[in-house]
Amino acid sequence: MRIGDVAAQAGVSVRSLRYYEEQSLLPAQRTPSGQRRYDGSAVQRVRLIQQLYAAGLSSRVIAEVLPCFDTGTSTPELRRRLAAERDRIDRQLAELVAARGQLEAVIATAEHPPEGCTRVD
Amino acid sequence: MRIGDVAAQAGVSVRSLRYYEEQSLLPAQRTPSGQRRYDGSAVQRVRLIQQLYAAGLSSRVIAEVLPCFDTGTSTPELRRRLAAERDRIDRQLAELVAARGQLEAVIATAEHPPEGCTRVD
DNA sequence: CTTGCCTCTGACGTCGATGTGAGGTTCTAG
DNA sequence: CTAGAACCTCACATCGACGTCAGAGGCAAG
Repeated sequence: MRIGDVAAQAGVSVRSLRYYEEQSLLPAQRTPSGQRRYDGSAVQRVRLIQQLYAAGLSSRVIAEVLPCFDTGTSTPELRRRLAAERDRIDRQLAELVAARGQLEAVIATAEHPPEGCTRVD
Repeated sequence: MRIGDVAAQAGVSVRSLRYYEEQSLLPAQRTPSGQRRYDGSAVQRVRLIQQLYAAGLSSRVIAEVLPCFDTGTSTPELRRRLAAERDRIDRQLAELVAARGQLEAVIATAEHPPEGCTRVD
C-alpha cells in the first residue's frame, strides 16, 4: 500500500505516518524510487499507536514497548516499564472519574437549580 | 495568603498561579504595592482547576465553566458545554480502558510467555 | 540599614505531535 | 506523451501550559 492509502484507512494524516517512521514506530519498505510501501498490518499498527498516544504514552515510550507487542519478547526493564504505564493509566482513570463527577454535579445543579442558583433559559 | 503560600499548599508553581490569573481562572486581591493576596478558598480552587486540566479541559473551557461552579448560574450554552465535556471524558475513559487492556495483555504475555515468545531475565 | 527572601512584570524558551509550504520527483490515467 | 495527483525531503510554524531569566521593587529580622 502507498502512504496515502494507509493514512486514509487508519484515519490519520500522511504527515503523521512519516513522523511515526522517523520515531521508529512504523517501519516502511521503500520502492527503488524511494516511495514508502506498507503491508496491510500497517493500518492495525497505526491504530495501536494512536491508542497508545491516547493513553498518554509518548513516542519514545511507545517505541520501547512496541517490540513487546510484536514479538512478545520482554526484558525486566521492559516489564517494569509496561507496569509503570499501566499504573499511570490507572491514576489517570481515577482522575478522570473524579473530574467527571465534578462536572456531573455541576450539571445536576444547572438542570435543577436549588435556592440561590439561577437557570437562564 | 501570599502567592508562594498558595503555591506550596496547592502543590503547583508560582508561575502557574500567575498564569491562572491571566486566564481569568483565579482572581487575586492586590496589596497597595501590587502583590497578590489570596484567601483560603484559593487553594481549593487551584485543586479544582488542576482536576479539570487533568480531565483534558483547556484554560478557555475552564474559564467558561468555572462561573457555573461558583454561582450555580447556567445558560443553555453553558449546559451544552458541560454536557459536551462530560461526553468527551466518557470517550476518553473508554479509550483509556481499551489501552489499559492492551497493555495488560502484553504484560500477561511478558510474564507468562507462550510458544515463540522470549522472556529475558 | 542591610541582608536575604519573596514578589513583580515582561519576554523568550520548551516540548511533542502535527500543520504547512517550498521545490522537486514519480506514478497513473487518458 | 502529458497533465495532474501523489509522493519525496527539508525545514519552519503552531499551540498550550508552563519554565526560566533579567531587572527591579517589597518586606521582616537582626
